[in-house]
Amino acid sequence: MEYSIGEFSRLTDLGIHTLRYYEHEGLITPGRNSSNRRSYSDKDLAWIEFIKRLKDTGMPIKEIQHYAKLRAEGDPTLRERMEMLTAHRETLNEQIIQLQEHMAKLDDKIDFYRQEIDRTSKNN
Amino acid sequence: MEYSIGEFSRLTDLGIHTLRYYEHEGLITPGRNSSNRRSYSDKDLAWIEFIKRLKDTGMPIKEIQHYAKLRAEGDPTLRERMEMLTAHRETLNEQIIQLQEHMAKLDDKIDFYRQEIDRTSKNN
DNA sequence: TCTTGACATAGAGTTTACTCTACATTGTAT
DNA sequence: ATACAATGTAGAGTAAACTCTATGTCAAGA
Repeated sequence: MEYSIGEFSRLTDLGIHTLRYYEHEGLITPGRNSSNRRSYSDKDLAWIEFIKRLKDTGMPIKEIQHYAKLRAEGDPTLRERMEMLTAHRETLNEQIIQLQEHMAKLDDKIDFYRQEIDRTSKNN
Repeated sequence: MEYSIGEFSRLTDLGIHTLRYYEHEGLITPGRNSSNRRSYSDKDLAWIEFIKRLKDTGMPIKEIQHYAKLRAEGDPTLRERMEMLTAHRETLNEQIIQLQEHMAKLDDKIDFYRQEIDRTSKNN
């Protein structure tokens, strides 16, 4: 299937402006129809979902841009792309551990609040 | 102990400019000495570490600002502060789950790359 | 006394990632 | 034939969170 930018925007939950911005930054390169309108494919859809994943895990646009460039170069860059992803996997793992630590501390704080509230309600 | 802004900057790993910005935004209110220089206490240190935790878990400055305001109002706001933290705990938990999902997908992708690299190296 | 170096304020500038505006074209329904 | 909604480009504007610049003050060592 092929989609117009409006359809693709709904499918991906990304604004039309954002899609054009991503194209401008070289993240995605949809085809064009005879009237110069963008034509997005299902492959573009899978790719944009992957981009969203990279973004959601904190990869900056610049780096996704680099990955996209390698991707466009095809098979010869397979290894380099895998290395990028394994490196990113590592930072992601650290992110998760860090957040778990933060959550533990937050829980401590919440417990402390519970006790304080209890104490101040008794103390009347 | 009391610290100058320079010392406090080193202790917290936050730039001097950032500390002044945080003060400007009402996140922290250090004392002043006789020459109008900022004087940070150990309590300020604990507080800034907590601010960093909130930031690292994605809480925007505006919301930390609100929390700081309640904190300055003391005991009567204990409950409201606890509610903010429990709500934040929930979003943090969702964040972690989401990142774990992303990591699983990333691992799938990396496995796929491994196979592709293997395939293309055989195919000569 | 003179010179630093750390600190003070106010406000301008930067970075990232969008998001919007202005204006021109084009495909489709009336 | 005409209106209108979707799309096109180029470039300006926005929001968040810093980060830096200009200019001034002040305590302490040479």
